[in-house]
Amino acid sequence: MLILKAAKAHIRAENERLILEAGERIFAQHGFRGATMQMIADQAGLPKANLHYYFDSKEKLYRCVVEKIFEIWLQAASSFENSDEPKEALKLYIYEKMQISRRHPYGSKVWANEVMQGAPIIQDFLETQLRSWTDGRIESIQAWIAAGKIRSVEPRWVMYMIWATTQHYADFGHQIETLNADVPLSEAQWEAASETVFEVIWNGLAPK
Amino acid sequence: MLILKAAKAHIRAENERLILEAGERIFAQHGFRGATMQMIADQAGLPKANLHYYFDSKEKLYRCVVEKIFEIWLQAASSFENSDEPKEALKLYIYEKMQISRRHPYGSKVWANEVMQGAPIIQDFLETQLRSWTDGRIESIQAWIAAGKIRSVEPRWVMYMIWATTQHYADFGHQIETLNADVPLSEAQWEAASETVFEVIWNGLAPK
DNA sequence: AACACGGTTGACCATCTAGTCAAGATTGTT
DNA sequence: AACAATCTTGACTAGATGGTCAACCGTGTT
Repeated sequence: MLILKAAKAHIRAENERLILEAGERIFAQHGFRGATMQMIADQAGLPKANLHYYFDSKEKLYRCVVEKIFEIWLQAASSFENSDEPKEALKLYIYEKMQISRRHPYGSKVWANEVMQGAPIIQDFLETQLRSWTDGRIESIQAWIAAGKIRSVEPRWVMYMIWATTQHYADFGHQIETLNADVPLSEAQWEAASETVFEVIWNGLAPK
Repeated sequence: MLILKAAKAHIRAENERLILEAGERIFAQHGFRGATMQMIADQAGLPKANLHYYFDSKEKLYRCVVEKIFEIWLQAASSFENSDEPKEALKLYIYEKMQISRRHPYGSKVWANEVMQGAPIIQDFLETQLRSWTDGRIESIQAWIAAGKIRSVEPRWVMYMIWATTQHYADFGHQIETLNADVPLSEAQWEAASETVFEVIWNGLAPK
């Protein structure tokens, strides 16, 4: 009976969650080809064959992981819209992105890996969703310039600065930790780093 | 006779160069485990067995590639010392790093890959050379702050901003190109991007 | 011309890995 | 209790890959 499928849906949901979480971690640490289904299985605490029961192939699992990450980013992107004032909008967005780097470092790394390899799996995302989202943001920034609320700068380079600086704290987290005497950044350091990133960018953009 | 070794030294030098160059490219595009010796051999135009003649193992080849990249970066780092005035020093350093992102995108990606995976091969570099170099730079910045030449900011976060923004143009070059209508940045765009990165950071740091 | 040494290479091997499969265990329903 | 749909899992396979090796080639020296 088909009712049974629904009855056991929670088992499926829970196991898919476990596998996706493990996949995010392992793909981040080893890259697509460096990751093995066995590593992901061990991380998830399930036998390898079970992974193939829920996800047809390694590639499909990977794609699911990447899509999940992209969702989180798009969501954060809305911070950008929450204010008309550039200072407030930028502050919200930068803090939100720093928070994501802190809370989802693995996701950020998977994305970085994928893009560095030429986006073999999610090129379509870049060309559709990311492109249209970026175009929208660029318009916002243009409007701020036109209104004299920030200096005249090419919006693209500013977007890239924000992405780069915030994601750096996830992607290069290991390097940052090493340079921090092998200790992870404290709560206060995260706060200070976020503040500095925002302050420098804002002062850099504010009209004289 | 040992004289023969010298006589054929140019063959060795040339082939090692070919292999290192091919390795940089392939490791950048596929990560350490994703890259295969066969791919590198094809890229270098040599049979695979030849690679093992010049480099004992895949790991040793990889290490050589990473060390070569680190050398280039350390060299660029000297720009930082070429002036006592922060505006000039920062401008030189940022432009130099942008230039490296443009000229050596593969090297930058290999480094990013390595660090993202927790620096399994070059952790010692991070703990020795990178740490001491960074400490030196932090002192320079502290001195600028003490002299009232820039605002009071935690030097670390500023260093990371510079690294992040400049390396982004190499590591995320594919994304940038996609968002640039699938066309590589032009000469003028590289210049504009470098200028914007410098201007925003400098205005962000300059005393009010 | 003969030699010696470094360089070149195809064939080979042990190991690893994505994916398969069929038998068995669970679970909710009747 | 009997059942059917779903989930679980150890054992297996085909193919890929890092590394080896022994025979061979080229070149400068005597």
